[in-house]
Amino acid sequence: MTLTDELSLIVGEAFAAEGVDPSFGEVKVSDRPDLAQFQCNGALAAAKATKSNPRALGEAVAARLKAEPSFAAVSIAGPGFINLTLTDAFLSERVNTLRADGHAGGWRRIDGEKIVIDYGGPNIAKPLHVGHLRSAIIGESLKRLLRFAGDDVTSDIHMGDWGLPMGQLITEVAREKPDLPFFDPDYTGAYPSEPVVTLEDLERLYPQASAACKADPVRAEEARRATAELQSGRRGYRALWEQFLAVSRAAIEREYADLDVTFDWWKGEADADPLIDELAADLRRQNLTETSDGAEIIRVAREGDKKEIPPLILFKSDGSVLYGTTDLATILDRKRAIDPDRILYVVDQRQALHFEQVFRAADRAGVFPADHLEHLGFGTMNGPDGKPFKTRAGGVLKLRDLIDMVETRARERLVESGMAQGYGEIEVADIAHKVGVAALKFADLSNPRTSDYIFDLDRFMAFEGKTGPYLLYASVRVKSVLAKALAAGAGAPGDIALEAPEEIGLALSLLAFGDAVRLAYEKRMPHFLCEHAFTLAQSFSKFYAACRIVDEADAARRASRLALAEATGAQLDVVLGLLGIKIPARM
RNA sequence: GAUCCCGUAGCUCAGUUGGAUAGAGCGCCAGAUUCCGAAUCUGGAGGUCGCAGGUUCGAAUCCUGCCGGGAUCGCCA
Repeated sequence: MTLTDELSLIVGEAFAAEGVDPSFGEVKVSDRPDLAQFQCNGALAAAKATKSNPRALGEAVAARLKAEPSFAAVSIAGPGFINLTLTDAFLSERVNTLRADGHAGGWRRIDGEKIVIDYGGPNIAKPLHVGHLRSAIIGESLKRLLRFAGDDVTSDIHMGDWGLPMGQLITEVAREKPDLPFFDPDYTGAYPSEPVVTLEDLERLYPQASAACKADPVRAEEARRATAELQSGRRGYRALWEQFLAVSRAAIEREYADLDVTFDWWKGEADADPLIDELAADLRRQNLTETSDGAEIIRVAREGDKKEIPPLILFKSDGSVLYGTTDLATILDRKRAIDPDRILYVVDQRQALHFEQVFRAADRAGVFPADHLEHLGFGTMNGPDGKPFKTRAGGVLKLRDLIDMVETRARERLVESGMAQGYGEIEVADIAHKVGVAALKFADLSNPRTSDYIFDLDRFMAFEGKTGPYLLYASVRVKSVLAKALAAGAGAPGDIALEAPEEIGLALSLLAFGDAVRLAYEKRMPHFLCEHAFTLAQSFSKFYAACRIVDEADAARRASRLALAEATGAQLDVVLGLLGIKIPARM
């Protein structure tokens, strides 16, 4: 239960005692910190419902609340706002409890669910680029958040390792190296065990193939045929494809590791392939499929749909499948593997219609209830022109290059500020990496998931204000103070007894963590965590600027402040961890 | 054309079911360090919440229309 939950309960009882539904007692952090710490607007809503006087109801509720020892002040303002301020003793007690809590005061749900979260979605043979950034960053954060909140989460990268691009690659290799045994349909021997293509080959061949198919219908037809043959199990194609997979995966794994993004499952579209025939047979048995323009489809439109929802195409007219079919089969695969309560997809918002089709199809087929499948769409990262991000030359920026850019800038800043003086080269490189990635991740996550945002390198790399580096700095500084206290023999952190307004402000920030976690969890929106992390860091900076800690003369006060600092450091570590941001020991 | 999203301070953006004086960061102006890390802190200026109606005691938020921008709309993923 969060602090506001607890207050809502108390205020709710007061409402109930006045004969009003206790749900009107909902308390939130005050919009007017100059007037109070918390507020309840329920009297206005309740009065509206019962056609009574809000001010009178507020007064009656407030009179009851004044008997509560935890409130230092209860007052009514305006038409009936109930303003609440807690006693310092009550707040102190709550922060002491939070400090002892293993979850830093974070909210947890009572009964966790078993959840599969699908993000990443890299494609074989294509280097990761900026378009892969958001899914990786948001997905990783949500995975950590759900686990923190008590869910049993399995992450699946869901690689794009099937479909037309694979056919295009196969035909391209066939043109370059026609003598390889993979292309001989009569060949029955063993295929080369060493990869016949390198990563560089793949990254060159893929765009080459895709351009050729676009320009030449004959080549496109060739690739379509190869795709269909691969999917129907042609032995040589399958063996070559496996080589693509192995070569690509090693590179992909490295790049995600750079972003501290990891997966429990490295499955892909191809893993669902063996289930497709069975799934299709089952759909036919239920009379859910029909033939349309040579393709086999399942209709998913419903009465009352505001817009037209096209059917999901199970098999194209040439018999091959699209990603809708593999996505459907993947749901079945996951159901069989671990039977999750829910599946989450962290995929570009532009795929919304696709997922609507898949979810409805899954529901119709009895494979999975649609209301337990969630498409967590996100907006695009745009360039300064407001259009999806491109390099100056108009190309796609590789993720690797992006990370290099932020690292380089972080290193420059580190040198400029003189902070890295005396640090070894290895540590400087490590700090630059962590600071750069923190800047990148925080900038991305601090936007609401669903909205687009503009990537502007200058702003992005600014090290002042609401940024990842500011948070790292705050965390590092907290630890520096604690280390200094230890070295100076300042004694251990002890009982927290809040006095200064900055201490109370910091306490209120710490105690708001629970609400932030719950909100982020329920909405699947990490930016609420960013918001919290920033206000917490800010509250600490104010506290730090106003209150002496290590050299505070009064031992009890010193112990209290050390404890506050310690609790802040711990919570900051937890929040940044939930965002997938690593903190250097110093910077 | 249909459906959906967006339009809030000079810039980039928040704003949970309708509530008090619409917030933050950057930028700008003015300050703060004999003292624990100034990548910091304090104060200030800056807004017809795209436009016009409507509902309401009360609207950035809900409804209608319009203007402007974006996304999507069966055999790519």
